[in-house]
Formats: sequence, structure tokens, C-alpha cells
Amino acid sequence: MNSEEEVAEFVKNGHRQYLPHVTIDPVIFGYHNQQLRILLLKWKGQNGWGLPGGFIQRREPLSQAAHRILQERTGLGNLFLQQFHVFGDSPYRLQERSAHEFRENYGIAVDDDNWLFERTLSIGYFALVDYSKVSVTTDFFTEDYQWQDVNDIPTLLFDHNEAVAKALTTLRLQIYHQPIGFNLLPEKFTLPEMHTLYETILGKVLDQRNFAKKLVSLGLITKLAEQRAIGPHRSPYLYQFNKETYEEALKQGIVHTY
Amino acid sequence: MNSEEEVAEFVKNGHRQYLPHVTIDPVIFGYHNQQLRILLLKWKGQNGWGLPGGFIQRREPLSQAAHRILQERTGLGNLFLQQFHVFGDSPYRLQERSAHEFRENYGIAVDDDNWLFERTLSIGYFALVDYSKVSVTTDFFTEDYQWQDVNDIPTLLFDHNEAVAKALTTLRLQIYHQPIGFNLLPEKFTLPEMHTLYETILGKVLDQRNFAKKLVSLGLITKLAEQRAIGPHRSPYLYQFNKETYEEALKQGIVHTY
DNA sequence: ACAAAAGTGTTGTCTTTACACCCATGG
DNA sequence: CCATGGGTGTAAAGACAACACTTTTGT
Repeated sequence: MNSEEEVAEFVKNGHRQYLPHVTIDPVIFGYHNQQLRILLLKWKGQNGWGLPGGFIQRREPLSQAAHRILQERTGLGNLFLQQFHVFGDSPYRLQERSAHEFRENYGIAVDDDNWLFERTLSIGYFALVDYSKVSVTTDFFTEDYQWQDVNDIPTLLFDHNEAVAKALTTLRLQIYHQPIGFNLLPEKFTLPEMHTLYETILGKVLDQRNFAKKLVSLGLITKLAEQRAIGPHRSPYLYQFNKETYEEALKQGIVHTY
Repeated sequence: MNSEEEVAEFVKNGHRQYLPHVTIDPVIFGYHNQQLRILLLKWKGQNGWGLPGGFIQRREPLSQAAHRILQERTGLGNLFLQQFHVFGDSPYRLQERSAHEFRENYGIAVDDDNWLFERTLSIGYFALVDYSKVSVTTDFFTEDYQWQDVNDIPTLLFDHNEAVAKALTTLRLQIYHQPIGFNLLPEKFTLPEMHTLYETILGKVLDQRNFAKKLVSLGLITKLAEQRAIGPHRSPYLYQFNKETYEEALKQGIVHTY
């Protein structure tokens, strides 16, 4: 949705195509330079940053809508994507929004009772993506994007700080029970990369040897013959994660402490 | 909502009071006679059983709506209640509903484009209640209720079997990490009761001595001076659960295996 | 040769599991 | 006094935590 005509049509008739009162607002996690980051968009006119978001089409399955919204924004399909909470309690989620503000921000004519401004609940999804594969698309409503370290999130628009905080808590809890960290790395990775990733996510130091032992003993990773050159240092081996064991572990739940 | 006038008003103007497109459908777990049971309602006209449900008021916080719906149905406030999933994928959740059927079932005049029949997403909550304290209220749409063993759930209306299955999976997983079983028992309980409860929920045998040791070592229960008379057998001691430790454990997450 | 990062085993401690007999109660 | 269920401890096995030196690489 980029041209002003498309947007005007969306504003006027979007309620025929989309379900009002509900949005999907994904928290997209990526990992880069030893930082866990989330994708933020700069909303035009609002002069502030927030999460991506989108509506559900009238006849579209919910999870398909979530995937579509992520696909449109990151170019990626088939990624790790999971519902984590419905937000409908904060003051922002109780109000109608202001049509007046919208007119000012985007210069588009709109009635006060337009569907866009009714109260919406937000279905929070979080996604784990391979940072290096993402190419972000902006649209009419968003003029810029950035990947922001989760330890350094500014005040966001709407109730999005709450969503980010909850997504992060969920991720940290879940990573103790399911080996989902893999989704943040490329297909081939080194043990030290994985190790640092987990330390970054959990925000604490993990014993190098015990960490490796655990992953190997769980059968989650397979050592490859290849090594990676990393400058004037010993070359680490590359690993792949083991899809079958992973699927099993996802279902069963693991108890690990790393 | 009991009289036909109230219902007619709800059908006609409910969309002014309630958010369309979203319902809350709670799975209410109780424990009785060594069975884990859920509360099912018989929907009038539909000739089948389903979960309770309700709409969210336009300006009502989401979690408050969930509590209100449970309060209306069970008479209980302040119970353990937790979001677990939003359902919006199954064929039933993609369709509009049939106004024709509604007219036949309830004998109430309604237009085909009435708000009630648009596609709705269902926000699944599950509740853990003290069975002995519940008094169920039926209304115009529901003519009967029953507590049904979770191992013996019939085919339910709509997509409610899916919701029950997911609620049960969530409960079983969660009970490994948070000591939520307490919510299903009265304030004072015996160790054997707790033990059987956990065996029932998890569907497997748990070592009697190890189970007790674990609960005590976690500091979750406190032995009382009282005992309970249980017929021609040794009288078991009563226990209380320890609210502070419990709250802490809820937040932190526990790893226990029982 | 040096600096920087990777790789690799062992031991003590704690947690978990497996297991059986005596005790209390009411009829 | 008998039938039924409640209460209680110990030992072996397994999991976890703590810990440091050698190897590899590029410059």
C-alpha cells in the first residue's frame, strides 16, 4: 500500500476487506552484532517508532494473516512465528482513535466514524528471523525502519512497549523449554555463535563447555566437516541443527538449563 | 440475559454495546471425584454441547470481560484465569454464521446481515476453579449444563473441541512449570488429594513419597495441625498452600518433574 | 612469535528416581 | 481384629556446575 489512491481506498472501504476491531502486531526478533534486536517502523506523521502491524482479511485464516503481514514487511515466508498474547487492557486499547489526528498526519479525508478509528484489540505474534535474510519494505504509513537492540528500546507509540516487553519475556521463558534459538541464526553456524546468542537472549553468562555438551547430548546439532575462517584465530567448526530432533523437542518440551 | 425482550434487544443493538468479531470462550476446569472436568453448556436449539462464551463490552478491558463472563456463569470472582490462544483458523472461524438457523433455533426475528453472524475470532481463556464453590447459571441461549470428564468429551459445537484440546495441552505443560494445581482444590486439602489431582491432570502415576517431598522442599505447602476424617482409615493431615511461595513460583517459573 | 579465540574432560555436588514397611482409623 | 489408605527414609543413578590448559590461525 504505497500510493495515496490505494490508501484512500483502504481508509474508505477497508472494512469490507478486513475485519475491524482486531490487528496483528508482530514483534520481529533478529540477531546481529551480538545484539538481539527488534524491527521498529517510523510511522509517518506520528513522529515516533512502533511495531509493524496489519489487519486480517475477512476470510483469511488468522495464522495466514500473520504470515502474510510478515511476508509483506520482511520478504520472508516460512519463518518461526508464534502468538503470545492478546492486548486489550491498556488505556490505549480501550479508546477509539482520533480521526482528527489522522487527517493531520496523513492529509487524507476521513469521517470521524470511520472504521479505522474504532477500538482495536491487538493479537501479538513474535517472529524469529535470520537477520541477514530480511529486506524491509516500508509503505505509505511508514517512512523509515530500524533494528533496535532490545536493551535500548525507546518509548514506542500506542501500547507497543508493553507488547515488546511481553514478547521478550515469553521468548526468554520459552527458550528454556524449546530450542527455538536456531531460528535466529543462518543454517550453518558455529558453536561460539550459538553460545553468544543464548547469552545475549538470556542476559547471563553460560559456561562454554557445559553449553556445548548439552546441545550435543540433546542431539540438536550436527557437526559439519567445514570450518569458518575468522581472521587470526583458530577456525571454529560449522554446525547444522537437527530438524527431526528439533521438531520433537518443540512438541515434547525440553527441560534445559544450559 | 433471560427474557425474550432482553435477547431481542441484544440481537438488535448488541453491536452498540459489544465489540463484534471477537468472543471470549472460557474452558472452565474443575476437579471432582478424581476426575478433571470441564463445564459444558447445552445450547438451546443447537441440540449439542459447547463452551460458555460471551462478548467484550465496547469500553471494557479484555481481562475484565473474561472475568465478568466467568462471574456471570459460575458465580465466582477472583479465580485463576488465563489467556491461552486466539482461534481464527478453523473453517468455522472463517465463515459468517447463518441467520436462518438462528431464527429457527430461537424464534427471534433477525436480518441476514445482523452483527451476530459475522465472522468472529475466539479468544480462549482457561479457568481453574474450586468445583465445590461453583453454581452455574444458564440463560436464554442455554438450557442445561454438565461437568464432563476431560477424557470423555463428546463432539462439541463450533470449533470447541479444538479449544478444549489446546486448553488441556496448555494446562498440562504449564503445570510442570507453575504450581497452578492448587486452584482446583479447596483452601485446605490433604496430600493424597493433591497427589491424585496431579496424577489425574498429567495422566500418569507419580511416586507418592517423591511428590510430597518435592512440594515440601519447594515450600509450596504448609502442614496444618488438623486432620481429616476419611472413614475407617488413617486420617490424613490437612495442608494449606503457601501464597507467597506460590506467587514467586508463578513469576519465576519452576522446573519440576514431580 | 604473538595475540586472540576455539576446543576439550574431570570431579564434586545436587537432584532425581526407585523402592516397602509400619501406622492409624472405623466398623 | 481386619481392611484400607496414610505416612515416612535411604541408597543408587543421573544431571548439573565448576573449573584451565592446549590448539589453531593470520599477521
